[in-house]
Amino acid sequence: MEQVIIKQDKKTLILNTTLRLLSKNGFHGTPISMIAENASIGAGTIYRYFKNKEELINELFIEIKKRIINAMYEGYDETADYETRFRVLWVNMINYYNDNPTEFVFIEQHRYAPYVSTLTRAESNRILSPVLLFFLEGKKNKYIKHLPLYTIIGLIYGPIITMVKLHLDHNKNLTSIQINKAAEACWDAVKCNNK
Amino acid sequence: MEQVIIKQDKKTLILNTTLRLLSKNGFHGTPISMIAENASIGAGTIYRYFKNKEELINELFIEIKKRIINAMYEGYDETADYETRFRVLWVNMINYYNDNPTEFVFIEQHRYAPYVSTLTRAESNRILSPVLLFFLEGKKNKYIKHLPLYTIIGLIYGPIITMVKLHLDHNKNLTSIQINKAAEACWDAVKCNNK
DNA sequence: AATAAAGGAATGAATGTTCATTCCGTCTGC
DNA sequence: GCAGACGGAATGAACATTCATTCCTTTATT
Repeated sequence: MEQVIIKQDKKTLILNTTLRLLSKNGFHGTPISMIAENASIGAGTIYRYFKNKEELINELFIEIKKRIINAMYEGYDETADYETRFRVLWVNMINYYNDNPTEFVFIEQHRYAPYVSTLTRAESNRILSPVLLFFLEGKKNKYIKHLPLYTIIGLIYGPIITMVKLHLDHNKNLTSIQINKAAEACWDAVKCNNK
Repeated sequence: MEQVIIKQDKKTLILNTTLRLLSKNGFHGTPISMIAENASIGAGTIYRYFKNKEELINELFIEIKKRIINAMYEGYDETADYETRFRVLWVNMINYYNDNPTEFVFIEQHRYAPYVSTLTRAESNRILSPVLLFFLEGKKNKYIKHLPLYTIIGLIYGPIITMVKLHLDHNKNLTSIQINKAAEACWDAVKCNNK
């Protein structure tokens, strides 16, 4: 039993170290040896926990996707009206990215990377599905405009990505005032006018 | 004189081949040897035109940024009203990405890549500056909401990126109806209501 | 005009480096 | 004292880059 716990700890250590280094240096800028050194373990040890480098990344990818979705639903009240729920989700997500830049950079860097497997991408979509359902609900009930799903995602998710990227790149932090104003503008983009 | 022309042609050949391969395989998936083979030239030849692989990428990056900005201003009428000009720019840009997926993928893949130098990024900002001025003009004259510049860019540029990515990833093409509706929604996000 | 010499361009095999991964000797907890 | 965990040197593949050589175009010479 204790072994399992120790194992878990070491695995987590590897994952955390990998996340930190990958976000800074990218996939090919972080050799296994570097991960090992930074985690103060032997290079070979990593292969006790992960079949190879790709699998390590893929596992990390799924792990972080889960954390993001979790964070999004913090304080989410199913019974609230649509716009309120929208804003909770939107603000939670941008806050999470803003507060966890390593995870943001990692997810963005690897979303379309060739070594993120089809399997991982499928799993990642599965994790995302409650959010998609939320959009479909809004369309059906005419809370939001009648637009193709991808357009809606683009209008809502696109600004989050770009805003966080810009601020990261310029070493600035998003303030909650900025975030709330942006959430409002985003809502203006998708809200249904003829309701 | 003829030498110069031949030189240019070969350089262009290398750049085009590199773009095609990089978009498909990414930086580390396309060895110099592969570029050489696909361009039907010797590997060493590439080093006659570019100091090293990084410089090749950097030059390509700037070249493509220029093409994009050029495409944006196609049919742009300086005397038209603000919303009209906004829509021309927006639609031109998303159309360009939609029609030139290799260039889109390349730019997106490399925007934050570590081997894209600070210099390249500065140059790329310089190329972008007319667009920034356009936003400032809109803010000053209250055509668009009073929001921080990065928020505005996020609201306008973010959806373009995300929409194109989604459609590319699912092998679909954006229709002009979709594009125009999205442009409208985007305008709803940033337009000033109390004017 | 024909031929030769020069010089730049192109080549791709050779080199040296950088990794991912493996392997085996050592250590640890029971 | 042994079974599994660990470390890190060893291995070999992949790659960027170099450079001695060849090829081709231009220029000079007769």
